[in-house]
Amino acid sequence: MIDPFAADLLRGHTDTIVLGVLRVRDRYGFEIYKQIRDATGGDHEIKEATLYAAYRRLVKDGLVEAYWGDESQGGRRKYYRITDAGRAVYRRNVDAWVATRRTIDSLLDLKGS
Amino acid sequence: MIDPFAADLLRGHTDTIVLGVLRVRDRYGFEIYKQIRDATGGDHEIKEATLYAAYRRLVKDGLVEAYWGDESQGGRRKYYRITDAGRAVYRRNVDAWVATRRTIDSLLDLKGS
DNA sequence: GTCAGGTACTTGATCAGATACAGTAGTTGG
DNA sequence: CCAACTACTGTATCTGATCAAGTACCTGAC
Repeated sequence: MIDPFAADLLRGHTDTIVLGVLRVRDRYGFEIYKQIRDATGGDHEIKEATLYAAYRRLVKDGLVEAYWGDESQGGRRKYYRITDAGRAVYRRNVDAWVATRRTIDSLLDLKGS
Repeated sequence: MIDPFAADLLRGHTDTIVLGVLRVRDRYGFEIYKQIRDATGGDHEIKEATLYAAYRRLVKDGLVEAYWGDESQGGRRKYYRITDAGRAVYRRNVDAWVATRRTIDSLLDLKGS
């Protein structure tokens, strides 16, 4: 962790990040968790509980569909599939992120004006 | 407002943004509010209540000092001055923001891996 | 063969930042 | 005079993130 503020800095982006992962292909919950953890080199872990809450929210909103894998042996895995609505929201949120990034950049650079 | 997610997208950056404004010179509360509102062209307003809560937090943490202006006439204005501790935290938070920006960029670009 | 540690999912309680809402008070412009 | 704006404050509420704990299964080391 770079610093303890990381949680709130990522706040609001969780759903979009999950949609971004699912955009490529279906994945099960823990797999998404590991991928995010590994992709950031441990700098910005998103906690399991946070992600599972996000999955529920995304399913409830119809942005993602859930189904149980058919692992005949081994532990159960719940897979998630992004919907068309989810893809639309993803694109919208990426645009919002780009705008937010620009806004914060400019606010942190405020000269006396 | 670009979209209703903006609030959570800025979340966690409020304190840093305020410190960034005060880094240049002392300002009173409402002035900071107006400057942020205007600087973003209305895209990302930070609500008054949010900012005044941030001022209290910053003062409590010793990152900012408050003092009443001496407007002999006209409404009262409470000014804020950044402390050395505040400047240090500001630099630290800007670094954190740069790291977070990179993290989110990479997470939103995750290819199947 | 058992025990630690990893995989995998879930739930309930709690925290903190952001906001809604309401209020106080002085100022300015038509 | 009165609406709109400046300027600050307090309280209650919402929500996403986290903590803490638990269930259950599997694998590898000893």
